[in-house]
Amino acid sequence: MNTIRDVARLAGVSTTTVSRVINGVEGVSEARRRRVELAVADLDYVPNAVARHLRSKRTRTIAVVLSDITNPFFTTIARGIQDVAWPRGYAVTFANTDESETQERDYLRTLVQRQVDGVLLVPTGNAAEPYRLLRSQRIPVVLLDRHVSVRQLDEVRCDSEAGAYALVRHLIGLGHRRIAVVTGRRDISTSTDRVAGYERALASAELPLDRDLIRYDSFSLAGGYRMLKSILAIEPRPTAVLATNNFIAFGALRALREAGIDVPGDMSLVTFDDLPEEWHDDPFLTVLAQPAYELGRQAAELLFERLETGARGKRRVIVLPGAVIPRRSSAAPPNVVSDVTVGRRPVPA
Amino acid sequence: MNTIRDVARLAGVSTTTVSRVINGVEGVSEARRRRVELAVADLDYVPNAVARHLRSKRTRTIAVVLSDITNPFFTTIARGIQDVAWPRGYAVTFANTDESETQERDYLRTLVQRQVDGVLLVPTGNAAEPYRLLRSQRIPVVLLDRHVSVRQLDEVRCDSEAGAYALVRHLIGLGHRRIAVVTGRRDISTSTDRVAGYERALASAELPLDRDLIRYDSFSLAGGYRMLKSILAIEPRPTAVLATNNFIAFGALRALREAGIDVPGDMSLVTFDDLPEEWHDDPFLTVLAQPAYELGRQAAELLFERLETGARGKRRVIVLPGAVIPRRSSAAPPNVVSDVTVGRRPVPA
DNA sequence: CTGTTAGCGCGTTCAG
DNA sequence: CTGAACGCGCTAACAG
Repeated sequence: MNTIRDVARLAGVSTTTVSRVINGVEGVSEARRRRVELAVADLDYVPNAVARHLRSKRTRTIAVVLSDITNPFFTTIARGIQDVAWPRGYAVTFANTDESETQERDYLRTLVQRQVDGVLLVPTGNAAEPYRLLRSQRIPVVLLDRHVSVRQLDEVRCDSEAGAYALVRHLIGLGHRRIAVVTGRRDISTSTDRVAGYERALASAELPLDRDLIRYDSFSLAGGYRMLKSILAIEPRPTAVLATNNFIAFGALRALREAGIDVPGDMSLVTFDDLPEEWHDDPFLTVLAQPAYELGRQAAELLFERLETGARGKRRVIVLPGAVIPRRSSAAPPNVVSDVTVGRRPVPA
Repeated sequence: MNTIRDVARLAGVSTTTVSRVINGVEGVSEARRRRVELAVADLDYVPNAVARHLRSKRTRTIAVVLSDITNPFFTTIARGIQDVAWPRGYAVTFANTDESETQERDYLRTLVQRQVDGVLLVPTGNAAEPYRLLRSQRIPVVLLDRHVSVRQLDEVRCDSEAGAYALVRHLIGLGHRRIAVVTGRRDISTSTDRVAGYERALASAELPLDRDLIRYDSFSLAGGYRMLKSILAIEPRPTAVLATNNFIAFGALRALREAGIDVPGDMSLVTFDDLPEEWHDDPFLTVLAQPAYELGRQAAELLFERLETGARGKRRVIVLPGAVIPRRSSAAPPNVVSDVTVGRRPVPA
């Protein structure tokens, strides 16, 4: 509750001198410095950062706006960001959009009011409008994980197209020729990029493209479940499925189990996003592991670079590679399937 | 970049009137209100929250200090907190202590400087000192998950003692008589409380207490691994192990796998903390599931109650029950083990 | 090396 | 119903 004035009074100096001592500014005599330090200790003085921020026009706070902190992929990103920010004296504020553009806009507005120095954003949609405000306020933004139609912002993400390509090539290598893909909303870049990689992989093996095998829904457990249910009704049934994130994969797995489909006996399943090694003993899913921590770390580094150089410099896009980790959920297709549909295989009990 | 003054000028009114309009205060003529709103829109005016906070002495920001946001237990708590805070107009800042008391102290200090309105804290140690500062600044604190020797702060946590008791009773019910417990640091309440529950369960079944079967290390993968390694050297070997958190459990599992010990064939393993259902298809571990989201939610609610009533009212302690979820990692003990040691069982290849 | 002066942007008296 | 004046706590200019 004591202010800089109380300290000044007790130490018998001006507030300016106290300020200098506190901020380690050169040019204060040793004697006075000592007296100030004593007074600070005596009064249990704590500088008021809010007042400081008002003067300095910087809050030393960055904001992270993402879909859902509960998703380990984002959690790991969050950790990477914090590990960069705190040592530099920056606090980190988080907000969950749950993929709602309205939420996203509201949060961004609040964050502008709060004068955050920068924003790390996993964009929810593809619209340009949300960034207008940030731009007009000169608040640097780094897009994380996804990109948007606006091509002026810094981006840090994993190579979705190449990742999907690699996963599908993996399936093709195992002998699959009929592969489905289940993904999130159409207006999210990770959906479209991954579908693009999927299509390129099929083309590279001269496999036909069946639009019916491409399903868009949402990056959620429920979405994965719904899509798989409907995929199972397709004839001839695909022998493998590519899920484009971990939520979708687990929803898919649930649908498969309920339908009595054996993975990988009857159907292979591969997906984006690995769980941190701490969370699975004996992992099952073949995945494309994204370097989540590194994504967060580098996005934060990039943001701080902007903050320190006054946001100058041309746009930067950092794309990190993922890695296919083959595991038990993918195997050769059941040999019942041939080029010509013979009929539906009986579903095992 | 426009201030309230710019708006006032453009609207031809005083800053006071603008302030009133912005804050929805009664008593402004319809005409002027309209003019102000127009000016606000015209100038893209965004109120500066920092200046507001300086005046109002409230930042509408709460801080969460926890061990590691990467642990799904804490992630879920974090989500519960955010879901309460944001709708009330509060921003949430997170900091990871990694169980370091130094880190904890540093963070708390920063947070005080930043004038956060309240703190939700998963305490790292048992010392009273860290809270002195918060107390002297009249910043309300709610302890989360753990308690400390200071018995004046609000607490929200799961019933560790009862949880451990229930898990051990579960093992005893399966026929186990020699049960080990592997836990974290001795000065963290969740360690001691859970060991207490373990001891009570043994006593309730009139089983002997063997101090050698109680191991303290750290709530980490490495800790679990180390403890299990050393547990395996004990003779006669226990037939079941209680891990007191998820990190420890996975470390333990790893050690068991490396040693070629089958779970639950050779040894049963039960633990605190379940993974969110999204993260495991076909879960394996018998767990005591803690209501993590609810812990976060209620802790936040309690904190806001304090904030709104000016932190008055006597201390409150909320203890939520956990639930045993029996799964495949626990089963009857191998019948080779008897009261008298016959010799070590051969380790399966 | 040191202190005085003047705001940062806002909300809150208190007159009118 | 309206506005002038003041100050939240701090630091950047500017003198001395």
